Amino acid sequence: MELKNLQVGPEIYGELLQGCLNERALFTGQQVHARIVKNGDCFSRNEYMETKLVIFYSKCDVSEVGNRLFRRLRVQNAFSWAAIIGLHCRMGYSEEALLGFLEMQESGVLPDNFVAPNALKACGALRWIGVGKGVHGYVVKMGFGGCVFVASSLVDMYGKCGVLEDARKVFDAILDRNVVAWNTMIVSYVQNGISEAAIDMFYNMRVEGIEPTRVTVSSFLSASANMGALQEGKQGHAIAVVGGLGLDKILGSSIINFYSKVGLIHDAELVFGRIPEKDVVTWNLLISGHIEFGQVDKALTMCQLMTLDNLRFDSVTLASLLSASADTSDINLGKEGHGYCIRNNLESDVVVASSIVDMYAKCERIDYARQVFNSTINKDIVLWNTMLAANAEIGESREALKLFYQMQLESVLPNVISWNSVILGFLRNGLVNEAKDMFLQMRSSDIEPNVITWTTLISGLAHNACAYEAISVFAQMQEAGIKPNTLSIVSALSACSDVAALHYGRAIHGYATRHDILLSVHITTSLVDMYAKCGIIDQAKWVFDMILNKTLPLYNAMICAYALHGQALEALELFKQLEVEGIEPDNITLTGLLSACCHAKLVNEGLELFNHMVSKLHMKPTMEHYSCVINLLSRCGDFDEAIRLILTMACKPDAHILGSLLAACRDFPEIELGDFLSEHLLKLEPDNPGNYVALSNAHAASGRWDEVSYVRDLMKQKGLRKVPGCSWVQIGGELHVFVAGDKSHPKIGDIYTTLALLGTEMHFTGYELMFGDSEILFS
DNA sequence: ATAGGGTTAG
Repeated sequence: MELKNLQVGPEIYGELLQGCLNERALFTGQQVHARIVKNGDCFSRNEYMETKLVIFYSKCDVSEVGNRLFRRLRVQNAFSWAAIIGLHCRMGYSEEALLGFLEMQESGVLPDNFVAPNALKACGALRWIGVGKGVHGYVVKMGFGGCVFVASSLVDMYGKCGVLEDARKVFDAILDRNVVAWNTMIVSYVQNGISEAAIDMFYNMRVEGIEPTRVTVSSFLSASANMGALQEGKQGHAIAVVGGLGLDKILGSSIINFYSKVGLIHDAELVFGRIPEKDVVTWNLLISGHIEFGQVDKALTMCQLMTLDNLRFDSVTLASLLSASADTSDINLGKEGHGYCIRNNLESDVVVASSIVDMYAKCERIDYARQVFNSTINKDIVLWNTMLAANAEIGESREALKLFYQMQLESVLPNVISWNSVILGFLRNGLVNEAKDMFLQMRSSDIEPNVITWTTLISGLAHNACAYEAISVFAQMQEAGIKPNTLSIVSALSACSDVAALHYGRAIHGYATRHDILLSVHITTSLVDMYAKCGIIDQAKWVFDMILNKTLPLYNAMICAYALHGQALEALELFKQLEVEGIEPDNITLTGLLSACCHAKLVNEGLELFNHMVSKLHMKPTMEHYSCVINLLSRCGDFDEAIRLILTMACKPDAHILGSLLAACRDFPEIELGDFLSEHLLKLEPDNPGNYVALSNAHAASGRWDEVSYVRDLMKQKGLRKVPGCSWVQIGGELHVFVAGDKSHPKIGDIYTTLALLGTEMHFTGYELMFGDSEILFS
């Protein structure tokens, strides 16, 4: 064939250019461009060719050339405008894209349904909902509303701007919904955290017979991962396999993300191995999966393998590694990560900065945390909250409050986490009134307290001996329509235990049962504890028996319950059962058993147990264990043996142990030994109100009332006060209730009511203890 | 026109 005689016109070059464009063959296209110029003005200086060249360079993302050619155009038509606006969009210059869209209209070129999607994309990227609505109006006026491309872009724009209602309205109005339209709607729901709706959409789409694409499945998997929806996600994976959708890195990453979020790390690893081309995101997902699963070593190995694959760590890799260092308080790993960030300029990333601050704070180096915080230029809400939480955690409430005001001065509005941290800071510092005041301020602000706010308050009140307030706040939470979670129930129950508020405890038990709140191990353990401390050991046992798969904490709770009731034989029986089930006891088990023996004065059993645990089970006795055994020995009057045991201890005996001896001196009475111990006790812990109570109880028992008032004055001088509350113990067939505080006090009064409800007959033993405390004896 | 990963509160 004689090619050279053929007349080759400009339109052929246009076709060639189009071919290069389709293949994104920049180099070949440039050669075609050269030939066009060579062939002279007839070829190069016409609207068609010039436009084609702008489109070619724009599509190949050669901004500079594309823009220059565009500016030199004599006629800027809808096609070249579309190309240049699209280029701005892809380059991330959204403002320029929108400016171009406006300029296009001003110069009298009407935007068509090919430009509109780009303008909408720019609006979405900028979250400029106002301009987006303007474009929406224009599009409808021009009659492009029916175009599925334009409509999908509208859905996307509304989705990116967070206006899901409008996105859905546009979507519902599309007559011929193709898979992209469906995908866009699903993605909008996922990106706005409305996973249920996304999953719903996915099923509707399948009902309409639309075949899912990789985009569909990976979005569906994101939704499943966010919800922890095991069955749904597995189905998604299956659909991808059955549908023959190739496993590219994005779909693969979505699957890995899903499996690691639901804890199936092994499946995540399997999928990882089958992804042909992995990128840093793929690796990061598996690394964070291992970290989530507590396998930091495996994560570190993956990091090494990743570098062998010639991939570099990015800010996400480091954020994961740093959060692992924080969780394990591994400051060496954390410092290594921090160093890597400095060397690779990753510390300017706020997420990384937050991780570093959090890591140092959790490694108890708040000074380093502060330094990194101060040197971060663009502080976002999470970074402020990280620093705030670090101070709150250690009870630095002043500093937390300062940060709370400072962030507002720097125009970062506090969110619910900020408020919660300030409240926590006060509670950790024992400043109950300040915490309550902050909570009231919060309720009158436009930030709604959430379940964590309420839980923080309830648990903080309970920890600060404000049991009744804790219980009342628990009720208020329900009135506010917030469903209690495990921790709030556990805290409320522990408050009930503290003041033996049985009828509230029963109410909470009933509430949890009625509202079908999963009776978790934590809750059942707390219920056992609550019933025991309220004196209903049978009910405690009933709850205990109800649970089929008993865990160590549950056994411990029941053993401690028996200990409290002086039922040492039952406690020892449970210990046997524990051994039969092959559950290893821990320090709490031993403490419970020893204190049971102590209350029942079972000296031989107690000592035998202690020796068994230390020599056979190789447990290292704690101060509490020594305390129990010494208490047991002193109660039985074996002071010599008690002191011998104290001498074998590796560490110095604490105030508790001396207190036990002192209390025993009261009963026997050993006045000289008691005086000797008192002196030591006050030197050891001069600020512990418990010591003064023990001391004055001892004096009262030996009838030395002037000494009692001396101790009382000493306590007043030091500004120590006793916390209202109640504790009791059953000794032999008698129930001894120790009530701290005035019995006319409403809180204390309620304890009497509670005890009355138990149907127990009450009468006073006859003598008053210090500070108006009364010991009541029940039979 | 649509898709994947990381940080803060009990």
